[in-house]
Amino acid sequence: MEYARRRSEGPHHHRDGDAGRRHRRLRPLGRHLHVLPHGPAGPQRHHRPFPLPRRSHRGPQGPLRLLALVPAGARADGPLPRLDPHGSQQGARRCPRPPHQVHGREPEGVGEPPDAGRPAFIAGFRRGLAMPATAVPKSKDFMEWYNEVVEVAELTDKRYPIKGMNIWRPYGQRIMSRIDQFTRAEMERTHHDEVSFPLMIPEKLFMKEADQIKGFGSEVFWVTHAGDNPLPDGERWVVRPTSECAMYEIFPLWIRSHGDLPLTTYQICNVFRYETKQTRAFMRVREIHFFEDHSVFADEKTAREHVELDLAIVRNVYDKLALPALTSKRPDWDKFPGAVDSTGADVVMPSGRTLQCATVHYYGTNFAKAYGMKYESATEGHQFCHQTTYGMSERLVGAVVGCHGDDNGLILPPDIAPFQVVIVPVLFKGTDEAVLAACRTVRDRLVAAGFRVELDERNKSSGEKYYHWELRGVPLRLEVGPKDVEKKSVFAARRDMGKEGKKAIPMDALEAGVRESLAAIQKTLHDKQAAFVATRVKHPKTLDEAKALDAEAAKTPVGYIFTMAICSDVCAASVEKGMDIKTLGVPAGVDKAQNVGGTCAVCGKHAKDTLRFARTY
RNA sequence: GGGUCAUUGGGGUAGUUUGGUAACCUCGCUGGUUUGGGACCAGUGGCCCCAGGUUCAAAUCCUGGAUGACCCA
Repeated sequence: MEYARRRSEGPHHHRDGDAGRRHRRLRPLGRHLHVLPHGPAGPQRHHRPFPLPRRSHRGPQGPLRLLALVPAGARADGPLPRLDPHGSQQGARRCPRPPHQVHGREPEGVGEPPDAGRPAFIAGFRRGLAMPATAVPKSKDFMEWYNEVVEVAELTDKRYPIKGMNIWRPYGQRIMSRIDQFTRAEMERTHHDEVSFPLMIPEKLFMKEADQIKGFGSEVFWVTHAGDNPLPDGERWVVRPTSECAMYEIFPLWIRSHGDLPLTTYQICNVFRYETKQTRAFMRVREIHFFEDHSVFADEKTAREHVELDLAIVRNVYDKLALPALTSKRPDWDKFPGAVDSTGADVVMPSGRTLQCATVHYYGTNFAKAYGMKYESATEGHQFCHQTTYGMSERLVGAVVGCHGDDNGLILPPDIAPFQVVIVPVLFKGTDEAVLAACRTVRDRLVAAGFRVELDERNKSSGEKYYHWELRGVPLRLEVGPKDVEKKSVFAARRDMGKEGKKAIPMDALEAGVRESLAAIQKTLHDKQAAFVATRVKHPKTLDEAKALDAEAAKTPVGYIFTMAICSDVCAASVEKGMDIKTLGVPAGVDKAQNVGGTCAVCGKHAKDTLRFARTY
């Protein structure tokens, strides 16, 4: 709390000595960070208690102009107070909505008047009736469900008082780290070197590549002050929205001859973009957990080969997440600023909107020319380098949560689940020692076999533990009670299935049984999502046909993605405008089969390419 | 970009119309009893988002601001 207050208040705003406000004593602050928006009356940052209300109005209008920041890092001087030191928000899940908004059947037995002040559904819950974990069913309102589930499953805390800058809670952080770990492994496998470049970019570097300024100019944060003083010589620094500018200033110092190429590097860092639109956990944020591969080549051929390699890695990552991706070569007007070609990997979310989680770009020599990145070739003197990048972000987490989850919470693909298996002991007086011993044996054997396992020894009823871990999406639950100990087996319940997913696994075949179940879950999740995508992609022959399909979909919560033969940018633009939809681009890579060509859906002329259209997040 | 609704123990809410003792559920902590699908008893925890104003008196009324969510472009 102290931290939040100090952050939001400059040294000139002290209220020390204000006797009427006894809780408001503040220590002087040597370091602070304040933000002033554009416009005539820059509002002061307000005081705010740390445990924040969940709702309020919009953020400051307009882009930020100034951001004063002391070099040594304001965060270092005070620990962030913990919102909930014990990390439980189950109460939020139990009665987040008035009873009439709880979906599904009403709990039985609510005919009798509920206790005063106690909602009927809690009375039902008290009797042990099955209740959904989320107040809003996913199928009814995806975004509402998503907003709820990311909080109650303890992935994120959205109450930090800057819009779009959320907390990674331990469980969410674990998921992100698993994804990063796999990405790192893929990068190592393909001989990329990890680097770490500075967060700040001098204005001069940022201005070198014109398209970058155009693309990001309105959404970058500027650092202008150190303490109370402007940076020397009127200098300003950009907080990186991506790292091209920082890296490409230095790469020329590393590259002299063709022997220095290819230079293949990547970094995992955070980047900052001032989003003015509605932010959504993981899907649209201002501080983005980011992965970026920046590689430099001697010629176009090797660079384009690297693009293909990167796209293969994207597919491997998506496979781990059990998410089939639509890869599309973006149209010219939607390329990354400064790119020659951009290919996006989009995930189809349950609403039918797509979420771009990864992109791979070929930059040609655009940046090389802006930053003087040349090498001396064996035969032809100095040449400009060809570059590629591959970017990916925390949106992957949003996609996993959104695509696989259900009304009981998350369902995590075993390959990235922080815990693949949870063991729940079923304890009774007298047999508890034997049961716990059996549980520990199961855990030790599975850990030795390389699984990520959690044994839940908390003093809670076993039923509560089931709900707890289902909400968090643990793929496989093993129940061990006295009967199982007697029968020398464990009872396994798959998260992706209902009652029919439960079966006993003999202790003799424990490791094999678990391995088999996890593999089946991974595959089921992938196939389910692939089947869903297949039902959402339509191939109308004409724009009218597309509009008719769209009108039909508008009556449901799920929209369509369209692929249509289109002859030109003009016709693509008329589709975008006429249907209020975005062009994803030409199906690429494994999706090329969808690229059928034919007669332009808008004007009837010959079209050699198919374009994919969708509403996007 | 425009609109709507919100902000009250850690979480979810009532109380605001009609100004006066902050209530309910849940969660956390302490102690005890329990445990095959959300256990129970007792004790305990509050800068009512912030700033100004009106008033003898503000969670409540007024003005401004911040922040969250939803809807429309």
